[in-house]
This record gives sequence, structure tokens and C-alpha cells, in this order.
Amino acid sequence: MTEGPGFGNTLVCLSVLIQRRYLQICADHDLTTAQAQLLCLVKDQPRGMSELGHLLSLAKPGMSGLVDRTERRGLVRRGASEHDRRACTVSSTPLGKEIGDALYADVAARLPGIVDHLSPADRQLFQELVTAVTGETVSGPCRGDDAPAR
Amino acid sequence: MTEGPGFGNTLVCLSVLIQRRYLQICADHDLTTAQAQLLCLVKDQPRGMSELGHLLSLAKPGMSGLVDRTERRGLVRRGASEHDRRACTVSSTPLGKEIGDALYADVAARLPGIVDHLSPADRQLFQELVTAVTGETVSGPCRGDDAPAR
DNA sequence: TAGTTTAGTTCGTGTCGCGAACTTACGTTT
DNA sequence: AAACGTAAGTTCGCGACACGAACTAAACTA
Repeated sequence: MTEGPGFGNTLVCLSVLIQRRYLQICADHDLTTAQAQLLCLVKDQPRGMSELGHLLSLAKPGMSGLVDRTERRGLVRRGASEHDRRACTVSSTPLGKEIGDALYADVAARLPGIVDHLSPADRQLFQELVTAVTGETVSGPCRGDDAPAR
Repeated sequence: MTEGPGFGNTLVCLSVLIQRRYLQICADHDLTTAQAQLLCLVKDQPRGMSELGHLLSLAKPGMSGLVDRTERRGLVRRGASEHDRRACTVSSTPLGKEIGDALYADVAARLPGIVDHLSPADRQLFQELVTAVTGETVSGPCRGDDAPAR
């Protein structure tokens, strides 16, 4: 137990810091964070609803609603699955792909700004550690796996 | 620009990781994250609505609603301000204080679990860097100041 | 005293996400 | 083949959350 008692709370503060900036970036692209995350998962490949629900830690009604709203904005599209007539796949429309790519680039450009006041060496170190913490899952955009409970 | 293109997204992943765990801890204390943050800010001292709105980055209707809901649960109380009959202060009830303290302790105990798979040396390093990033604001619970725009 | 600013509230709207109940389709069993 | 259990999504009703606009009341200012 090397951590001081305040470390847990500091982590919350860090998360809030990131979330606020992320929210702002999403808003600049006229997206909510939920729709942004969906778009990022779908912009380069179609995915099934249950897969998305698992990645985003959403139950089925949550996924349905999110896809509904995003589809209504013309960013995403439901398609039929090949081998299962119950299932459907979610893919991005050209507009969605465009917005998703722009958002991704903007996140890459602007989010690291929260560490601007660190020295270059510390920035580098921080980046490596964050990558280690989030898991070696550097796979593409953003995963969301997290053993839900303990 | 030392950061790789994926760093911004990695930060989002980290934030999601923290948020999910935090959400679970809050749920275990029967709190939403919004109410938890409010409670933490108020459990050791009364604060005014506008101060809270600033700390939580909420507009006035958002604050009113949040305090409404939290007050309805008996965790928080509105009181009159000394020098301004328009203003009101928000303070915690004994129940709110109790729950807030328990939540705070639980956050301190369980949130650092996300770095469990790091080596002790890396953990220590990570903790220091996160503290540096969130600002020297180690003041008590959790602040929320963030220059809203870029 | 009149006009302006400030603190909070109320109202209407939209996003978000849950549980419960349901429909449809798949897979298996008998 | 008919029947059952299971899995994928949807719909409904609910509550939390937070915004802009419009409002009230108190404080400040001229």
C-alpha cells in the first residue's frame, strides 16, 4: 500500500479533467461523448449491437437508444447480419466516418494539452505509464473492457 | 510534439477506466457520481450554490436540480446565507456526512486498484505524475477547475 | 429612486441508461 | 417435425442529468 490516502481521489480529479476536455472537443464536433465513442468504434468497421454493448458497457436498451439517436442524426446505419437474421450490424455513414475521423484527430491533437505544464521528460514518462495502465490494448480507438466488479 | 497520435485516445481510455470504477463505488454507496461529487465538496464545509456550480462546471439550473435531488434524499440541506438573502448555502446532513466519508474512504481504498498490475516503482512514479498533472491542488477532495476552452 | 447586476428557481427539452416485458429467430431435444 | 429454451434487439416507462430561456427577489449603483 504505497499510495497515500488521497491518490484515489486524485485519480477521480484526473478523470474529470480528461472528461471535461473530451466533452468540449466532442461538443465542437456537435457530438455527445456517448455518440462519439460509438462513432469511433464503428467508423472503420461494422460491429454488432451486442459487441458494442460489451465494449461500451451498456445494456441492451442503452445500446438501442444510443444507436437510435445516432442513426437519427445520419451518422450511423443499421444493417442486416449475414448469418443471423435476429442480429444487426452498425456501420458508419460517409458523414459519420468523416466526423469520426475529424474527432479522432482532434482528440489526438488537443487532449494531450492537459499535460502541457509538465516537463518533456515527465510527459514522456507519463505517456508510457498511462499506456501501461490502460493495458497493452493499444488496438485502434478505444476499448472499454473492465472487469466490472471485484 | 513528443506524443504519438494515439495518446489522446489513450487518455480517454484511462478516463473511462477510472469513471467506470468510480461509478461502481458510488453505486455501492447508493449514489450517482454527480451526487457523490457534490457530497464530497460539501461534507466538510458549507458552500454556496454558485461556488459549487463553478467547482462542478455546472450552470445554474443544473446545480438547482442536483441539490434538489440530493436534498430529497436527505443527504444535503439548503441554508440561508449570512450576508445575502438571495444566496443559500449547501451543507451536508449527518447522514450525508457519514455517507460522504465512507465513500471517500472507499474511493481511496479501491480506485488505485486500476494500477495494480504495475510494478511498485511504476506505481509510485505514476502517482507522482498524476498528482503533478491534476495540479498542485491537493486541497481536500476534488476540485474541478479547468479553463473551459482551449 | 430608478436601473442594473447577481443568486437561485422554474419550465420545457433532450440525452442517457436502466429493468421489465416482448418479439423474432436460432439451436437443441425429443 | 414440434416443442423447448436461449439469444438478439426493441419498446415502454422511469429517473437522473443538464441545458437555455424566462422569471423572482435581493443587492448594488447612479
